[in-house]
Amino acid sequence: MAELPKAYAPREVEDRWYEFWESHGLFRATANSSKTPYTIVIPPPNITGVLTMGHVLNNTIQDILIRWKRMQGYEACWIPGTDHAGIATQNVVEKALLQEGTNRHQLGREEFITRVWEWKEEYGSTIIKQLRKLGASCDWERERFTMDEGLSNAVKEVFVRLFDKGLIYRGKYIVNWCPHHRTALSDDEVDYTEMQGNLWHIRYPIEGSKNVAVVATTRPETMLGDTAIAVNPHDERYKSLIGKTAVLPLVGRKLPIIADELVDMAFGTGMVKVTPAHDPNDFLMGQRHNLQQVNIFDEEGRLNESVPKQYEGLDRFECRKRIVKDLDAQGFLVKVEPHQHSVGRCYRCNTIIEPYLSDQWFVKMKPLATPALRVVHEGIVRFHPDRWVKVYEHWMTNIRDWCISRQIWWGHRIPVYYTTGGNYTAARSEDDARTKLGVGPDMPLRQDEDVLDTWFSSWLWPFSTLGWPEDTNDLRFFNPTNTLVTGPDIIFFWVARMIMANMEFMKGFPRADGRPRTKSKDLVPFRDVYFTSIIRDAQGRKMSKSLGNSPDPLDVINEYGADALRFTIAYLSPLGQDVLFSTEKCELGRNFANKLWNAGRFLLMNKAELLSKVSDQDKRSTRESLGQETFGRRGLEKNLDLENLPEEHLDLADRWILSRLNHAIRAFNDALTNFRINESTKILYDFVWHDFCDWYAEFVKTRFYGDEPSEVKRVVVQRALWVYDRALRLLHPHMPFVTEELWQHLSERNGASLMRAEFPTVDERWFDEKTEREMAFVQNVINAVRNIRGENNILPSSEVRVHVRPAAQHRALVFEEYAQYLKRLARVEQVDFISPTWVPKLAASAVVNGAEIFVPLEGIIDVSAERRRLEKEITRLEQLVESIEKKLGNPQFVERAPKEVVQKEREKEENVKTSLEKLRRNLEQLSY
RNA sequence: GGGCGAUUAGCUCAGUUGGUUCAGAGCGUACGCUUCACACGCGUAAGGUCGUAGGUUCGAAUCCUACAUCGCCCACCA
Repeated sequence: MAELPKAYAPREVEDRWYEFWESHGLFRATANSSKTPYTIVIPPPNITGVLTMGHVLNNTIQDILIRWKRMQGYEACWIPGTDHAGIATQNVVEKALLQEGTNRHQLGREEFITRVWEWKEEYGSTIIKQLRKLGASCDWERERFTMDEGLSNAVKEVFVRLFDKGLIYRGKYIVNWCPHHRTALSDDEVDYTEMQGNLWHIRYPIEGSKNVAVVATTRPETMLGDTAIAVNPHDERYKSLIGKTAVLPLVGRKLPIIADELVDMAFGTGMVKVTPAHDPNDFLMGQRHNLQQVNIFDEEGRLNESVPKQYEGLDRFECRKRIVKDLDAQGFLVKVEPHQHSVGRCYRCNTIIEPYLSDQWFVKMKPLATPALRVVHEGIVRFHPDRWVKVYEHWMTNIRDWCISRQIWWGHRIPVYYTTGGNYTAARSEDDARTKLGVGPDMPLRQDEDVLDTWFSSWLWPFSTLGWPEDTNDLRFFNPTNTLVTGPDIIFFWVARMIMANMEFMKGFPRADGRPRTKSKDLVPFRDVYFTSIIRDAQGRKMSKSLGNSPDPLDVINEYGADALRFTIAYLSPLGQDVLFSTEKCELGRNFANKLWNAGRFLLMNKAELLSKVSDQDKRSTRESLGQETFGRRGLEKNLDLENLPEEHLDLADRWILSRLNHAIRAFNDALTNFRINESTKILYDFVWHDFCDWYAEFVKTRFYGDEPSEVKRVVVQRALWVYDRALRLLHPHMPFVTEELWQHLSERNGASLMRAEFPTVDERWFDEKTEREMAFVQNVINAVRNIRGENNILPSSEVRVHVRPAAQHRALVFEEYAQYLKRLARVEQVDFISPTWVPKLAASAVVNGAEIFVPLEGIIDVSAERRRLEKEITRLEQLVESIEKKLGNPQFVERAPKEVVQKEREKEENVKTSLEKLRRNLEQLSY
């Protein structure tokens, strides 16, 4: 066995093990195994994406869960894949085309699509490769893409089914229009930003009246599309005007003055211009009052032919200036007020969106939402943290129809076919469409030009990736999946819609046992949804490209190691809170990996030393004290097997670490079961660092370097290795690389991997309260001596003597048993017992659980430092006594608090008082 | 306008049902250590009236109410 380097070097380890795992098929999951399935579908990253810290967090959590369950014996399946990301991808490729001096219109649709596919082949798997660096144990043979053949079929199938059911319809609606992309956007794809704008007050003459109507608007150019003026029906100021006719300045169109509840009397003048083609509210009023809809823009936001000649062809913002100027010149402009309002922008290109009237496809959401609302309400799908349930319920009960058509080229083309006569239907193929439309092969059919919203393929992800609409074993076995890990920002885009889709389309589909699915728990796409934190920088700002505050995870991995990054990010992310991340924080994970590494190195050195001794003895051909069955190196190797915990020669430290280990296992499983990821990391950190390294390893040293027989030493090392082996297993989901590397060094594994080793289970036998109490006492004694040493500036290299006076309840034996520990851990050369009355002079002292400890200071230090230390401790205890006496002096407390609490308080009082007396006496002695 | 979250040591945060010598950890700081795994380390220490004001209770960092500050989500914004 090669000797381990002094510090853990992740770069030399990580890729090697990842290749090992992958080439040995350890990520693979199979349907219909005898195991219980545990499935996670990855939130498919965009093919345009590169790995961000957000992905790191998200995928680390998924990997922790999947590795944990895999080791626990589940058929753990993590399905990876990517999303075609319609608008985003089209953007990227169009930019590339611009560089080449061409554009998509010159190329034509077919050629453009070819170019996007080429781009996808070259760059589309960047993020997938990066996930491997992180250690993600996805089943790569299952990798899917939202536009691959199978998923495209699923999309078509879903569209046709919804269409045939009457849940997909086509209609003229006001949509959010991006003039740059020339496409409609769903409400969720619009970002609102506060902007300083103006409120222009415009005067509209009224026919047959000297009165005028003054309206206020933030978008004066839209007046060209006005077809009415509206006031609130309860507005006394304007009641007389209702039914009259106003004249539209600059255009001359006659506008009826109507009354509608939508008008807010308090805003502006209380009179509103109505532009049904260019404002969502006006559109509604237009429908109620049968108003004309005048569309004044073209697809790029320029004024079209329906406006007066002088404005035609102008850009919308250019036109705004002209209109304001002209109104002013002709005396129609009353005033201009600065006005702060929020403006919708395209989430991709930041262009100000224009409410625009156009033909679009919609999904009726209400029927789909009802069951999906119920399963979350009833807890069949659970959210973590559960406060998102409220947000979900609010959105789902007020759900609006989903605009699914996009006027771009990259995406799933809408499977609707039109005859020349204007009949149409949705169909799986053109032939299918002819049948449904009842037309022969002579009739030319035209397919709809639009493509579907990207989310129309991703909402099918939990079942389309498993083969739907085909009836596959995979689909029967792995759906419903178990846990979804995603950001709360896509709860509506994605999470809600997946619940709706899975429930709708998996209805009646066979379960693993072949029976049709009817119950909610078989129909939901997943049972638990974990909403991850948002990663921010150290100043609390969102990570973003433009701020340049987002570290490249690959750089971080290169510098600190993947395990360090994984552990740190998991450590920092409490459920439901934001994470403030900075690269330097990875020192936490790196240091911890190194600590773990060195603990292993230490044990392996002990093991090697044992082995070398055996070799010596071999030469002498003796069986000396190595145990009956151990002859030579091979025998010892075999005897150091880590499968079975050796239970002979157990001392306090052994019983203690086994108790701690089992507590850690239980707490760890508990934490992960409840999605308290950061708590799970703290449990591991504390167990490994503070229990195992700080204490147990030191206890092992006392026995290993002490004068125990070889046989005992062997057992001590073997047991320590066994405990360490369990720690590696516990840590593997969080830190797969370093644990695998170490685990392989512990013993000959013959091709086995820690990835598939059994996860530790709790063994109740080892829970041992008494041992933990006794060990706490030993630790306190050691701490007390260390404290005296530290406060009195005693050099670590110089050993001290210690006098001990056990309290009445202590067995003196306890001290004799643990004297060796005290000697090593507090650097004490000799421990001796003193009579009940003798108080050493010039000695530092402490009282631990009633036992008195004296460290003679003669010749070592001045007394004043020790006096200060004692006085401080005395003050602390005095305050404690005071608060206890106050409590016990309160008759209400004694009467009403539970008896145990009162009893404990009394005991505490007594103990503290005795300690105080002793300390005071010791202080007095010191003063002589 | 409606809803949600946060506020604990200089910084970043734990603290699960109210009660164990409960006010904790990591980082940072100070002091001392190259002690036979680890200086990416070891030991010791300093540092907080748990945002404010009330309330419930024998007892509140923890439960309730109001307020303040910061942040997020939804709706509206002519």
